This record gives sequence, C-alpha cells and structure tokens, in this order.
Amino acid sequence: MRTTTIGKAARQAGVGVETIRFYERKGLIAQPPKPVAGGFRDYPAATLARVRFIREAQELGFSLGEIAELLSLRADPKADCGAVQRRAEAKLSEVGKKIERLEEIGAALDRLIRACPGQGALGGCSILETMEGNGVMRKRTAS
Amino acid sequence: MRTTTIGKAARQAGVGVETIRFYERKGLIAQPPKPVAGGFRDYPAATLARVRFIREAQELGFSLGEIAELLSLRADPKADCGAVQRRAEAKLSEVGKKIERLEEIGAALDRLIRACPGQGALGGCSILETMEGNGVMRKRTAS
DNA sequence: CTTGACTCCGTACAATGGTACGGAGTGTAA
DNA sequence: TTACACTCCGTACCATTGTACGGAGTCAAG
Repeated sequence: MRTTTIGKAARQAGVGVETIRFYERKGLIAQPPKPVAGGFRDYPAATLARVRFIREAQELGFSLGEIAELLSLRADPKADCGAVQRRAEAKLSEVGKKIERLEEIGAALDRLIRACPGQGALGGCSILETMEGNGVMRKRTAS
Repeated sequence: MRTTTIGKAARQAGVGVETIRFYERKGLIAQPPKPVAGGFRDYPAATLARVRFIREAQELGFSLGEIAELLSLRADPKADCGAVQRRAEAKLSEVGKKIERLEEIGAALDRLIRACPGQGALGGCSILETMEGNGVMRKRTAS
C-alpha cells in the first residue's frame, strides 16, 4: 500500500472515482501531483477527510458552494480574523437553525410514533398536523 | 381575498408559482379542483403548510422523495400502525444522526471562532482540523 | 368593455451534482 | 511478457429540482 490511488481513495471515502474527479474539477479538493517519476497520483489522508466531510455536509443540506465556504474558513494568522469570524458566526447560526428545525421534526415524529397504538379517529395525525397542527387543519370531511 | 390563487399561495409560501406546479406534478401536494363555476383554483392553507414544510425539509438535506415519505407517515387507524411506526422510527433515527453531525460542525465552528484572536502559528485551524484533527494532519511544513 | 395582471397548461431550457464511456497509458502478478 | 485491473483525461450523458415561455382563458378596476 505504497500509494493511495484514486480508486483506493474513493473506496475509503465511500464515493465513486468519478466523484473524486468531479470535486477536483470544482476545486473542492486538490488534485495530487502526478509523480515526477511517472505512475499514478497519490491521495493523502487529508484529502480523504475532506471528501468525507463534503458528503456529510451534503446530507445536512449544504450545497457544494456552501461546503466550499465552510472548508475555506480557517483561523489563519495571515488572514483577516474578523472577516473569518463573521463568516463562521453566520455559518454557526445557520447550523443552529437547522438543528432547531430538525428537533421540531424529530419531536413531531416522536409524537406520531406515540400516537399510534390505541386511539382511533380523533385527529388522525400526520407530521404536519402534529407540527403546525392543532388549528391549521380544520377540515374533518372525508375527502 | 375570497380565493387564494396559485400566485398568492406561492407568495405566502415563499416560492415561485412554477415550483407549486412542479410539486403538484410530483404528487407532493394536491392540485385543488378547478371550481365547477369556472375561474381559478383555490389553494387551501393546508397545502401552503405542506409547501413550507417541503422547503424546510429540503434545507435539512431531505430529497423530495424522502419528504414525500415523511409526509405520508400518518397515524391513521386504517393504516398498519406497526409499519408506520417502524418507518417513523427510521426517520427519527436519521434526524437524530443529522442533529449530531450538525452539532459537531457547530462545535468546530465555535472553536474556530474562538481560536482566531491571539494565538498564531500553532496548528492554524480549519474546520476539518478542529473536527477530525488533532492527529490526522501531521504536516507542519509550509506548503 | 377594455386593459393589465394573473391563471392554466404544455413544453422547453437550465443549474446542480454527479455517472458513464472510450482510448491510451501504467502497474503487477502469474 | 502477457493478461488484467487500474489510472488518466476528455467528453457526453443523466437525474433531480426547478425556471422560463407562449398562447389562450379569466378577473377586476377604471
């Protein structure tokens, strides 16, 4: 296992080879240099970590553009700290909102699960009814 | 404001008219009937709630397909409660994982924000370094 | 009763995020 | 030293999620 070729890298990151190349083209990850001696590119662990982070962040509703922003945030002494902090704080607030909304959905699911056994007709409950509900949906007519 | 036409509905839900029609085509929301007396369709509040839910859920990383599943979960006495519960529990677990991962990202952002003022060279910290970090990235060479 | 804004509907186009393909080069194990 | 799997690279294609367009109908204000 001298060199981590793109195929091994892809397998380790749980994506396809083409996905790695796509991220390279998009500038989300760096393309390792082709060895001067010839042969295949060697993918460093740091790049794999980036790929895994990208996949995770995507599942959380961030676009590749937003992910690029997240990845570019760094407390670099050479950078304008204030600007980085402001961007990081904005991201943090987005993250907080997402968590809140997920918690609402989670609570709704929880109520839904508990509502199941036993009680019948009374306000058949969907996620929406159990989230916004209790007033929004007044129609009881069998559609 | 007798009827909520598609345009008003779209404005109230914060989406475009075409998006509403798109969701109708996809079966995510019901298309209100065209009034027998002629005229325009009237969009009920429940449909708007669905549209808003769809947008929220999308921001949380659910695809339209997954959202359809979420919306179809209902503790209906006529439905197989056990099946509904199992699907709801699966979704709930997904939601829980998302929250955890968001919390990690949030914590990383937080450390990043705090790391800014003051300390210099020592492990310039990006999100990745502050998340996975502390061992993964051993290279200190100025690249 | 006309004008302007809007609905309706079908079809076409577009951005995002990949996925597939094909031909030439490379590495490696039998 | 040949077979086979894999890399490399460019281009083409694809699904998802909308967005735009155009022509005919409808509504409401002046």
